[in-house]
Amino acid sequence: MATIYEVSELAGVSLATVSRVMNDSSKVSPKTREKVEAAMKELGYRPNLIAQSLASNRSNSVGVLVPELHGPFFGAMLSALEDEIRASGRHIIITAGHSDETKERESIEFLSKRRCDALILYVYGVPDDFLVEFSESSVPVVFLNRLIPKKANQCISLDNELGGYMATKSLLELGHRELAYISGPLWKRDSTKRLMGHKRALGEFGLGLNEQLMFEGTYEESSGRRGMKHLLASGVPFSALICGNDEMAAGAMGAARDRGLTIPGDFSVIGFDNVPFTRYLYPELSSIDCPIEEMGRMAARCVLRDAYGREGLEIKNRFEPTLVRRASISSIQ
Amino acid sequence: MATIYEVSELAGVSLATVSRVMNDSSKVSPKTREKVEAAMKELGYRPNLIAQSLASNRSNSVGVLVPELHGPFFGAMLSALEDEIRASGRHIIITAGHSDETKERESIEFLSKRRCDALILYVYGVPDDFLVEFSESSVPVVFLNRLIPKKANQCISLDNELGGYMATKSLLELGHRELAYISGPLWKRDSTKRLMGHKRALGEFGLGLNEQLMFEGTYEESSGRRGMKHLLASGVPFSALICGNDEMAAGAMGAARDRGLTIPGDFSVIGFDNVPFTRYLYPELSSIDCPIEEMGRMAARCVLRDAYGREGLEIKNRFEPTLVRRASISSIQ
DNA sequence: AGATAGAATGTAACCGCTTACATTTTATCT
DNA sequence: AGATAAAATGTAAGCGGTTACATTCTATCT
Repeated sequence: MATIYEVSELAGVSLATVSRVMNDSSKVSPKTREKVEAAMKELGYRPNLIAQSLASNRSNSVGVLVPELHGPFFGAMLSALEDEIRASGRHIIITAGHSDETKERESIEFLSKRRCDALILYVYGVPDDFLVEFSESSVPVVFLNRLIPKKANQCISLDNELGGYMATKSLLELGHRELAYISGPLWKRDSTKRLMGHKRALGEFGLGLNEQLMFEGTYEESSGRRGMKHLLASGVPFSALICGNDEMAAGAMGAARDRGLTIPGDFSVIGFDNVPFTRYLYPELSSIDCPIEEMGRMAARCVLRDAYGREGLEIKNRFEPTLVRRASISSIQ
Repeated sequence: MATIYEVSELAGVSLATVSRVMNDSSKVSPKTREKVEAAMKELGYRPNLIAQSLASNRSNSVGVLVPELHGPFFGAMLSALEDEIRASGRHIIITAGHSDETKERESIEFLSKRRCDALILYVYGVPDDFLVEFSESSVPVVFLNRLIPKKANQCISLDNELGGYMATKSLLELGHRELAYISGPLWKRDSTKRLMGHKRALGEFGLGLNEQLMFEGTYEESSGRRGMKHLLASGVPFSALICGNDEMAAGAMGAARDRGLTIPGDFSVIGFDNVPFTRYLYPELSSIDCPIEEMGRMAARCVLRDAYGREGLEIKNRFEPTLVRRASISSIQ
């Protein structure tokens, strides 16, 4: 690979001039620029961005830590995020933390060594105080889907409580009173918040949570299946089911169908996240939509503002879910 | 951030010794190592991997170019790939080429400037000769889901033709003779190969492709819907439908249901890729399974062998699909 | 022609770390 | 105690590019 030294020799100019041609077009005469560019072309010169990063103390990379690379949720967010960062001439370095505290800490350490210009963290395992302390360093940090009060303007989050409230209220307004609930893992705060919203809506209708109609799942399809079986085995009747995410809803629907039950004939179902496959299910699944692409985009904008000094960007920190009604819910019979 | 100079001063040793402690444990006495490690700890030293990369002429990063970051297919592959690379102490730099030649070329250029130790390319737009030439450079390249004859041992590919053959033959063996086919975009060679397998299976039963029962889609759900409508509008009867991927199959199923048709009652359906949501559909979709996680893992191993000199790795270059039978196909009535 | 100011270009020291070769220390043998 | 070899450590020159400050060139004015 040709280096800047070879380009400077061939063009008959100094290293600094070659560097200026590459980075700053204002202080180079057109004639000199032509000579340099011709030399670059002849040599097939490709700048070494590693050297550039070291010399300029800027890596032009953004570290992104997400829970998983697979699954229907994170891909869309990463895609939107990557597009925005890439459009600004930078790239992202992605790593997965698997929602595990130790792995998340390793990942953060890893990205830190990598001297990313900024970090976007979507983490569950590590506590707030660690994150607050970490974000006091000189590297800008953006927290995705997490609200840390002391760092509110570095957080891009969804009002999960409102989503749980909306899901529940929509069913209550359709006349349902016996509501079953399959939550995500309750150590994850988005699960807890969604459940809180559920309880708030129940409260508004003078109802309380029936523990027998409640099952804690893992956000995976199989736990939705297990939840359905658990709920049916309880013998307590319910006319609607709220699931903490769509994958569990799909599992629950499958388990119900295995028992000869129909949706929404026997009971209505509503999921959470509105991932693409909600449209493919039969009946099509109603769901609480999270604007995850928009949130990813917004995280990218935070980074452009904080690490790269971009001005005039409108940044929204708090997102609200919306209810997407499909065929899986109906009025109570 | 503390540097190696500060550590060396505090520990009272040379830079080289600090570097040796970090990288090579064999030529440092235990006493000296302790001193250095204590100094590192006191200073909260984190090595700058950018400087390390420049000095060692090795970035410990692998560039990965995929068509998309979103969608059910690529996430699982990326996840498996990242796990394997990460386990070896390296990381991946991911970028999306959107199956567009220009964007793919930009991405390859970008990753090249980044001085990744190796590249894993999952590309559709750029031609073989460009890829062959590019792979002659000193940077090892692995091609995912693409078979380039001159570079066979750098390719990790799936026998798409066999997948198309298997999908079709399974239906023929169930007695179906009028088969409809919704292909992916035919400029993509995996679509073309799948169609070729379809034709081969038809041929074995003395049948030919009925152009009226053929629709070229885009691999997206909406094109599956359009394809279904097109096929039904043709008025030519068919007892089974083969789709070039699962998303189109889901769309086709939805469109059929909109017309009051049932699956497999009115016709059987089989998809391709066996993505997770195939299990959530009703009826559950039969599909041709691609071991994409295994392929991603294998690409990672190719890189470990070619770029990092790992020996003794068993590497498989050619993968075969398998048929996953579910409720969406049945014998002809 | 000479003076002045701004534009353009060059020089040299880094950036944080690696590593080949040189030097010192240590352990062992006689 | 002296010699020898291996282990341990140090020195110095990069790696490819950036940039502050110095120098040269160019354009304009008198």
